[in-house]
Order: sequence, then C-alpha cells, then structure tokens
Amino acid sequence: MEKLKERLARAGHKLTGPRWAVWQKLIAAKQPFSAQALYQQIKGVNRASVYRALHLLEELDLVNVEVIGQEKHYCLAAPAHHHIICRNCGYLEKVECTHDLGRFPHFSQVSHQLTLTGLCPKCR
Amino acid sequence: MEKLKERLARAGHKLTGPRWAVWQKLIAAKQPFSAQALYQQIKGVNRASVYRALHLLEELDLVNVEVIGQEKHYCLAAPAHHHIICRNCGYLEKVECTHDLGRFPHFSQVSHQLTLTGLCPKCR
DNA sequence: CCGACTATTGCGAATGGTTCGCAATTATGC
DNA sequence: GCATAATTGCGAACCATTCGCAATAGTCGG
Repeated sequence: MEKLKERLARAGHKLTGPRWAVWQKLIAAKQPFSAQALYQQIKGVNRASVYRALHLLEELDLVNVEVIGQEKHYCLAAPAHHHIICRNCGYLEKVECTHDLGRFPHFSQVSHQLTLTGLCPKCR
Repeated sequence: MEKLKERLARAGHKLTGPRWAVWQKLIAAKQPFSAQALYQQIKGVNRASVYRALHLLEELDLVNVEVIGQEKHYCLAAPAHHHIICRNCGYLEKVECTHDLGRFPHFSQVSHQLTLTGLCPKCR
C-alpha cells in the first residue's frame, strides 16, 4: 500500500478509494482483466474512474496492457512477463520475459508488450 | 497477386475487388495503418468490407496487427518485424524480429505480436 | 485540528471504431 | 454460360471508452 501511495505521490497524484480498489483487484487477479470486467467486479466505483485509474497505473508503469480480441486487458507489471493465449478457447499461460530492452540505444524509457497466440493442447 | 489468390483459395475464399484493394494499400504502406485510414484511402470499397478483408488477412497470417493508441493498425506480416514507437510524437521505426517461437512446444501454430514504445531522440 | 487549494470523482451523455443482418452482387467450378 | 456459395454494400446498432462539469475528498501549511 505504501508502495503505491509513494509511487503516486512522486508523480503528484493522490491515493484515492477508486485507485486503491482497482489496484487490489489487479493484485488478486490471476490473469489479465478488461476494464469492463474490473468495473463490474468493483462496487461503488464509477466506470469512468476505473478507466482513469487504469490509465494512470499504466502511465506509471505499474500495470501492463494486453490486447485480447477487441479489448485491452490489464495486469500487474511486475514481475515482467507475457502471455500465450489460445486463439480458440482463450486458455492462457504466463510466459517469462526474456527481452533485452537495451537494444534500442536511441530510444529512452523503452517498454514493451508481447502477446503470443496459438492453439493450446486441447484445441490443437 | 497469384500468391494472394492461391492463399485465399487454399482457405476456401475468393480473390475479390475489395480484398485486392486492401492488399495493395498494405503493400504500398511504409508503416502500419488503421482500418479507418485504409478505408479513407480506398475509394469504392465499403467500410465493412475493409474490416472484413483485414480480419481475413489477419486470420491467414498475411498481415500483422499492432495496437497503437486505441486503434488497431495493420501491416504486411512478411518480412517478420516489429515496431518501436515514440510515446510522445508517434515516430516509428522498424525492428527486426528475433523471436524463437519454437519455445512453446505445447501450443501449435504460434504467432506473436510485439510492440515497443519509448521516447525517440527528439522527444527524450 | 482547520481551512484552502487541487486533484479526483460521479454522472450521463456523446463519441467513434467496429460489427450486424440481409438483399443484391460476384467469383468460381462444372 | 449456369448454378451455387461466398462476398459486398448499406445503414443501423453496438459497446467500449471518453468528455465536461459540478460536487467531493486528499493533502499541506498554519
């Protein structure tokens, strides 16, 4: 909790109820969730606030974004990882990250998003 | 042209005007374009048909999808490559692909999408 | 602890990219 | 050519996301 509060304060933001609620949901999540899904799971927080919280967390590199189907999905950024998703049934596994972002010397503050898709054992 | 026609036929699809038009635009494109942008550049083809063509080409692994901002952008799948995009000004560079998709033996037909973002030399 | 100053929220409507349903059209194999 | 199935065009519908603004809530100095 202090970690989040400090990180927000450092960037000139406050730790508020909606932000905390979103953060908690993401910590509990075992897989990426869409903004919609998060909104439905969090009672008492407005839809727009969920989106705003997610955008902020993304900006601070606290969450990762992954596009699954037409929707953006969100999950904690740490530990660095990606997902491999079954195109047929949506089954999803974590994949450890092995990228070397130092390869791009002329860009600074490089971050990345990798999504793998395929057919899982059941659907192959 | 034959290449595209054969590929479509193999999957039980026809080579039609709209599909050809979209394909040509993508070949000419030096960078990924959104469906909207492609639609605006292609006269005489309905919006829905552009979307349908893109979905089909994506399904056949002939084009790659990249999410930039809120929109999906499309570009030719070959040669395999990715992009690094400036978060501030949108400047974009190609990055050669160095992924080994054989790492996932339990999934079949694995494909992937990597997007790098950072601050370009001008914006850093 | 109090007030003031900002950041933030909630709300409901608007936005805008994408998809749908269906009749009319077109490519393909025989 | 013809039959047949795939595909298109159209315009409305969808639905995730964003906007504008008044009301609210953190935070910081005193």
